[in-house]
Amino acid sequence: MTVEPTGSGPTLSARVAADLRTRIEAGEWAPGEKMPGEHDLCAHYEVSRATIRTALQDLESRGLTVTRHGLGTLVTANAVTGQADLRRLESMTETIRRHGRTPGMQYRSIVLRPASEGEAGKLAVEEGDEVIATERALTADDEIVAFSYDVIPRALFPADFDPSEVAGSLFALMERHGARAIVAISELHATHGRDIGWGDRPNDPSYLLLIQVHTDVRGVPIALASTYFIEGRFPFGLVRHR
Amino acid sequence: MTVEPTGSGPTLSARVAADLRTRIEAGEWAPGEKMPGEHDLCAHYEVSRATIRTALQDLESRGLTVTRHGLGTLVTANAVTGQADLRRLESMTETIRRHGRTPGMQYRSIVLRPASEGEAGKLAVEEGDEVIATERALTADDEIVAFSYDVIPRALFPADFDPSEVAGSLFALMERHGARAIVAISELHATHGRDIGWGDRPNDPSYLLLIQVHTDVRGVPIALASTYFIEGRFPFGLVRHR
DNA sequence: CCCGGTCGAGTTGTCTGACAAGCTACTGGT
DNA sequence: ACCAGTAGCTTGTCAGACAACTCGACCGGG
Repeated sequence: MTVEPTGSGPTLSARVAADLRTRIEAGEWAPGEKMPGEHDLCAHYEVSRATIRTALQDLESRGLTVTRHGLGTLVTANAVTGQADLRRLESMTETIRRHGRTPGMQYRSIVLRPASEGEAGKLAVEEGDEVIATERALTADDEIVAFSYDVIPRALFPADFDPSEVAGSLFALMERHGARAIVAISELHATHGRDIGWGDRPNDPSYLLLIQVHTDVRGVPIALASTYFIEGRFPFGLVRHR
Repeated sequence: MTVEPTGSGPTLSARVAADLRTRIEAGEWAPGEKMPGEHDLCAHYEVSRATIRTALQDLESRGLTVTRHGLGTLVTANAVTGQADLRRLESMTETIRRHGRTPGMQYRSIVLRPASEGEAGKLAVEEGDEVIATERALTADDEIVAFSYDVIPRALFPADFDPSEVAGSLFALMERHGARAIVAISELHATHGRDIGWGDRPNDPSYLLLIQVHTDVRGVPIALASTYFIEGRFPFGLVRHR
């Protein structure tokens, strides 16, 4: 069985890795079980060993497998399907959809205002420069799962840009204007209180607060996102490994 | 400049990756800057291109670099030194020490008791089988930063094992008895309340709760750890990337 | 002068074949 | 029954080659 016809998008090894991932998550090998050797995988996918090794390193970097010299590669975990993987940067809507629920988004406010001192520092703009600030609620199956406060430099958009056009995923919006988020330097906090968020939420809720500075491939900050996840409404999974 | 004389421990590519990591964290290349090409790195470290590529994939899997076909590999971030990296599994004492503080540990209780139903399920033992349960406080510079409730199957240790001998890192203890934790399937939660932990702590603190099932290389569960990190006393950093 | 396409140098992705090094299980001896 | 040695499998590393991709320089036409 070969992989998809060579659409020029993702690399060959990435496609092989994706296929192996789905096979692992489907339970084709139980945790602790040994996967076929690299030579067999070469024959199966009709690619060279270099490509297979690249794919296997991808799996290992996600904590799904462990490969040992002289032994082989063992599957370690396959039970994290659908959970939000904190290591991978993807839009929240995507994560929710992968979790089998229907994502939604409610914009509470979109304003154009000068950047505060803290924001200016993190976004590498001058204090007082204009930024677009949004307040949103993320929903899954119409239940609010998180509140998000995002700040984007106004300079990223053309002069005739109308903030009221903002809707849906900010990721997609920024990408349409040529700003693609590659990495996010993130901090994780726990907090609680009734003064966070709005609308439908528990009485005295706890929140998982994820503060992220999204940056360009050049290291240029393009967004500052503070997302409050309501405890219990959104599962955070993670495979940690050596 | 070559890497360390070939001590048979870590692989060659791992040692190259470690050296490159320290160079990145030292700021030898700024975020957005291009690293030397693979060919140059080969010459520098006197290894083959396959080894360099393996090392570079390690860097990319940690979110430190991005390598693009036809372009090169760009450094994306170097400012996360010292923070606890949620993706990597390492003992807490190690993390604290890397953070430049002095780790400590206060055992509050060590008991031998039958496993509860939930514990039995997660640890893959029979309900009622004996487990070793510990309550500990982790300190950094004599300040409590986390409370940890850990459960280990009694069967992992020899018959003459004395629970009162337990001290210091549980990682190290288990490793002495041939049980080496390779991965941890983890969940992340936020919680708060005065009924968590003991001793010195804020009045109404928030906690980052990390629930981990540590497993063997064979997928056999060897420990169940619930760690409550006191908000504000321990920085959690993370580089997320595509 | 400006704009667009072409070309080439430099880079990573993939291929091939080979050997070194590590682990496991079996074998044959004691 | 026990132990040492070994054969066979596995991954790690090496070498050299070509394909595919990106970016900037160059050049011709408007």
